[in-house]
Formats: sequence, C-alpha cells, structure tokens
Amino acid sequence: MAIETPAIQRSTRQLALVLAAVQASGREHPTAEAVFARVRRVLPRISLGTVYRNLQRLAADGRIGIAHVGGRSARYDPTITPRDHCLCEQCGRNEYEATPTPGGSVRAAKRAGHQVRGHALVLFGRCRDCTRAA
Amino acid sequence: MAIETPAIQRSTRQLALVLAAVQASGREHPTAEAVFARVRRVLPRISLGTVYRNLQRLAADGRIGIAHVGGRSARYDPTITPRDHCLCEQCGRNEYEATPTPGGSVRAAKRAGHQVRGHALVLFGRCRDCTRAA
DNA sequence: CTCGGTGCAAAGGGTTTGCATACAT
DNA sequence: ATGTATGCAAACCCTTTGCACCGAG
Repeated sequence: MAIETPAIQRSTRQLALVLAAVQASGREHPTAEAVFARVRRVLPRISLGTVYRNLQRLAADGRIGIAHVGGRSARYDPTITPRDHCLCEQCGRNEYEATPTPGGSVRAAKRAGHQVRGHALVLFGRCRDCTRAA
Repeated sequence: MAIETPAIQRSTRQLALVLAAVQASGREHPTAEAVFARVRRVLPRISLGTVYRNLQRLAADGRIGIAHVGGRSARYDPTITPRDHCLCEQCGRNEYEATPTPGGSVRAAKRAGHQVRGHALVLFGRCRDCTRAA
C-alpha cells in the first residue's frame, strides 16, 4: 500500500557541506544564515534556498534537529538525542548542554495517553560573562 | 540616575480585552491571530498591530508569557510561572500542563555561573486522539 | 489640554516556493 | 537519458513600525 516513492536522496556537495557545517558548529546551534555563511566559504555560489532545503531534509531524515527557541529564527542542532540547553538572554549563546532528566513530566504525559517522541528543556537567564558585564 | 520615565500605562479597552482573551483561552496558548479574532468579536475595529503591541506590553510587564515552540508563530500564555507543556505534533494542541521538576539541569546551570530566570520543558509527540486516528 | 494608544497600511525579516538549468545516477 | 537538486528571485507569513487621529488622564 506504499503509494509514495521512498524519495531516494542524491548526495550532492551542497547537502554534505550543510550537514558538515551544522556538525562543525558544535554547541553553537547555528541559524540558517550562519550555516549559509560557512558553506559559502567553500561553495560561493550556493543559495540560501538550497541551505534551507537541505536543512529541512536533514531534519526530516533525523540527521539533525531543529530548535525554535526564543528568537525569531530557527536554530539547527547536530545532536538528535534529547538535550537540555541553557541560553543566555543577552548574548544568545548556548552555555551548557546536558543529557536530560525528564522526571515526572514525561511519565505524566505518557499516562495521559501521549506518545512522547522527544523533549526540550530550555533554561533562560544570563550567562556568567553577561552577568558580570551588567 | 533614572533618565527614562517609568512609562506609565494607560488602561484602554483594547489592552484589557487582549489580556482577557489570553486568559480566557485556558491552556490553548493562542496565537496573536487567535487573540485578534476573539477581541474582534467585542471591538470590531481593533487592528492586529494593536494586538501585537498589547501582547508585547503585557509580556514585558510579566502579566503573560510568550512561547516560541515548534511552529512559526509565537504563542501567548496566561500563566507566567514555569510550566511543562506537551504538544501534539499533529493537531498542535497543548495536551497537558504541569508544574515542572527541573531536576539536575538547573542545578548544573547554576553551578556553571548561569543566572537562571526561568525554563521551559516541551514534550513532542502525539496526543491520544491523533495516535488513534493514525 | 497632553501625549500615549490606536487604526491603518506599508515595511521588515525569516522561510518557502516556482521555474529553468545543472548534475548525480 | 532521466529526473532530482540547484540557483535565482519572487512570494509568503508573521511581526514590527511610521504616521495622523483619538481618547484617557
């Protein structure tokens, strides 16, 4: 009953470089623009549209994660395993990352019949440096 | 040294209705558009711009919360106290809400010198109804 | 009477998409 | 040779903003 084709994926230089750019960014969680800038250093003619398309594809394939935290632009994440993040409201950097301790909330959600596929814990505040600067 | 005026706030019908609309939405976490639609039933001439301005002001005053989860539009929250949410990826509803159990992550962040002002735990998955329908 | 809030409409920024071409298979 | 991925640019959507008028204080 599989009506739709598996949609095989061609391996292009652009796709590989977009993935590499996200992975190389470490815990920075780059925006699409940042990935664009990085890939451009190698492929000057790449377009922003292509970057978005590849980011979406990689996310759909579960190779990277997309996080919509606080700001207006999405951020892309090389790790797919659930992680907690700690964002600085001032400089926007991700200061800290750890494997999560979901605790009671996940259990409660499951009890409510929810099929939990993942979660994201985001902490808001100020990093050490910005606290000092203020 | 207070150069800027405290910026006193006039109470207008629009402001009151925007707040009421967010509060009346319960745990739906309405978008700006939804708030707009609701207030419009009472004040047909209100503009979307005014809704956004009042939502921002209410958030700045700590009277409502703003959540940027998953989708492209922001969602507004009548509760300011930290809460965990459980979003359905299919229908978008918030299925469940609970006071959080921050656990080790908050402690770890504080240890790293971070000034934690709040947090948000979002669970992704499918609600009971959508799981059945699929 | 004052000046902050409103309505309207246009601008803004991030993301998506249509189309002809280039290229992986 | 075939059809997918690309580059380019226009379209989209949500949100913000400039401006003249309105109305709370």
